[in-house]
Amino acid sequence: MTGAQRKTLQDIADAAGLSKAATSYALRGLRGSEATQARVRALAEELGYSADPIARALASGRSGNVAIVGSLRDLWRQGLAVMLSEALRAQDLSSIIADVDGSPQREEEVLRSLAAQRVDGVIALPVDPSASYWADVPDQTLIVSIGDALTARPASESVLFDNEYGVGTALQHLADLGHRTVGLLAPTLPTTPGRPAELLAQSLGDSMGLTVTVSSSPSSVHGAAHAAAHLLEGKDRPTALFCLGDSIAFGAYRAARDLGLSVPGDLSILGFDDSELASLVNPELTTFGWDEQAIVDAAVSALTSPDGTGTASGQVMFRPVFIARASTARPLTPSAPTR
Amino acid sequence: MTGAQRKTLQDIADAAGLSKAATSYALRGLRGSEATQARVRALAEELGYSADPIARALASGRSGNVAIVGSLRDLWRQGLAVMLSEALRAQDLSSIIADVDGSPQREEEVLRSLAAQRVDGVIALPVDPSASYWADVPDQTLIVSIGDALTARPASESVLFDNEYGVGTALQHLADLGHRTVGLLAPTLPTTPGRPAELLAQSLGDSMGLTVTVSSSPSSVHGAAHAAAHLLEGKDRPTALFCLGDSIAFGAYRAARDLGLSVPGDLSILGFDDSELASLVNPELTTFGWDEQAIVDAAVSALTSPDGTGTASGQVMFRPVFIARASTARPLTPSAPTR
DNA sequence: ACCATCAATTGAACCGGTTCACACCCGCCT
DNA sequence: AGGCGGGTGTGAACCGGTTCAATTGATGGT
Repeated sequence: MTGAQRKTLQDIADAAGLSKAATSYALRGLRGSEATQARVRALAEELGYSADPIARALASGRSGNVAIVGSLRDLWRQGLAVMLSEALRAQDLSSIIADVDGSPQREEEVLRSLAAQRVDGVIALPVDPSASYWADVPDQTLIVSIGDALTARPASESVLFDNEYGVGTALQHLADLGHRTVGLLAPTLPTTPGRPAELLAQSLGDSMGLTVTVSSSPSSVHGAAHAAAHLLEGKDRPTALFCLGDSIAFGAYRAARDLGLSVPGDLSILGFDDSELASLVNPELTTFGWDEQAIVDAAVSALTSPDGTGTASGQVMFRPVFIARASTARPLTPSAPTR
Repeated sequence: MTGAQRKTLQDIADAAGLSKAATSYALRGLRGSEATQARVRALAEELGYSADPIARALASGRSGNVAIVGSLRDLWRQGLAVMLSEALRAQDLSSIIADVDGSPQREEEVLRSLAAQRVDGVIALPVDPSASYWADVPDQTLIVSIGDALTARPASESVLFDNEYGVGTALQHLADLGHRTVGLLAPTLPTTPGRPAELLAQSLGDSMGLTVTVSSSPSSVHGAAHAAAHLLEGKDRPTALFCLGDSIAFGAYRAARDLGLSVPGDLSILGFDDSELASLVNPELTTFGWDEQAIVDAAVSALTSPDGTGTASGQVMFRPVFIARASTARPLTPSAPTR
């Protein structure tokens, strides 16, 4: 593609015998007669004109970048980030991806640096949704958070996960199978106060006659293997492990194998997120799936059509669907460890 | 962050008692006395000024976006994309991620649409490196390709994979173990003419007394399972499978399990890329690892410091390192299938 | 025939930087 | 003393759009 200067608005205006202003309006269909608009559009098409996004950004005050910020450690979120970025591209938006590696400090730092950058919006998978620094972004920057409905920042545009349903269903499933003590491995979120998901699990468990031991785990597979091993080596070894994330579940598989426990005979394992590998491990992982594309679309449309007709009140909730596979079963010995 | 208008260059100029021009030069250290520069910088710092990237972009002609284009289907490349985007962020660049889903048509289409967007550069993981459409991007847009050294576009800034070494080492490893017939599962690349990696594998195999059967596979785990099953069900079943990508290897595990073949007893499996899961599957996958961070850094620096002192001549080569784990072994029955 | 109304169109300012070409001052060389 | 050169600083143009306020012209009601 040599030479061939980029066409400017002025070129189109000249060709159409109109002023720059009229041309600009016509192209965007904001003013001018139908006939003029059509003519100008045709002309632009013919001359291969497309507005310079930068100039447009400067004049209109919106940059066309959105930041994807938050905890992007595990494979699931990584995939989500890529999907988000692609969906944004479809809207002619570019993205700035910033993994904060599970640290609220880094999250704050990134958010602060985003004020200097000029982003139109932020899609957050927050490490600490309750932190005050979320208020630090400039007023006109829209924030869409994606995350657990239990911990979400209340008055914000958000895409929520119905984890209450997920946790309830999971525990019910395990209770139905005859488990009595289950371990819950949740990803490390250093500061979230109250840890509602865990509290919920415990109270739900109680009502089903389940003893739920909560433990936190890094979401890397190896870290999770450690955390799981730790949980399994303690006294009162749980007969089932509910892992809030497939990566953690894979770590649990590893720990079980290392300890000579068979899955699901000695230990039932329940995952979350239905990663591509879930149906490949042996035994196939019972887990919860999401419609990731729908989640991504919801987040992007919340960003682009703020509070519009599409979304009811700025909040959409997604419910995970239970996918029964082969990693859960009746415990062989309901009360005591096998060996 | 209410009110508090963004500071403009004019504000700093006023505060410093200088003209806009002088201030601009001073801030970037291009002109003016040391003293003035220091004074202006201090002032900017104090007033919390940072240049508006958009205005800068318009004036300077560089947008600060780079596109990450290519085949981003598998987990490894997805991870790479996220890492690239983060590395770009560190240079104050934003990214546009476009997966072309293995299709050269989409690749061409994306590239064409990038001409309208205004990107400073493209980081490509090309589906078809030999296609002519790579020449279609505007002259001043720098392209950095990441990919197989065998198929790379010659005269381009690129980050290469020494797959010749990888393939050689892999085949040697299998030959040493006593395998005679090995299957090679390569990701589907519809149009790459010649398919050099496969040809290379066959000629290398020949020289080691190996019969190498090449077959292509989608890089999704499930697609790979099918492709592998197909290969294993034919006559002259190979005793080893070399999978060009861990995802494909996982598919092969699945196929082996479905066919009742034990790994590595009945079938040795060799992966590529050392994904996080490689050491988690059972048996642990023997594979090749990369220094992903180094690759990412090389790509980004090739983009930001074009042909500069850092890179020799615009080409950097990375060599995969062999990671022996447990998925390869001597074949139980060197010549005939077990059952 | 006359004025109000409204749509189409326009010139100019503006967004916030970068960069060009020129003015200026001071010191140094011949 | 006159001239030249290098380092500082400046006004203005420019990047390529958007948007405001004002102008023009046609329509319509009385």
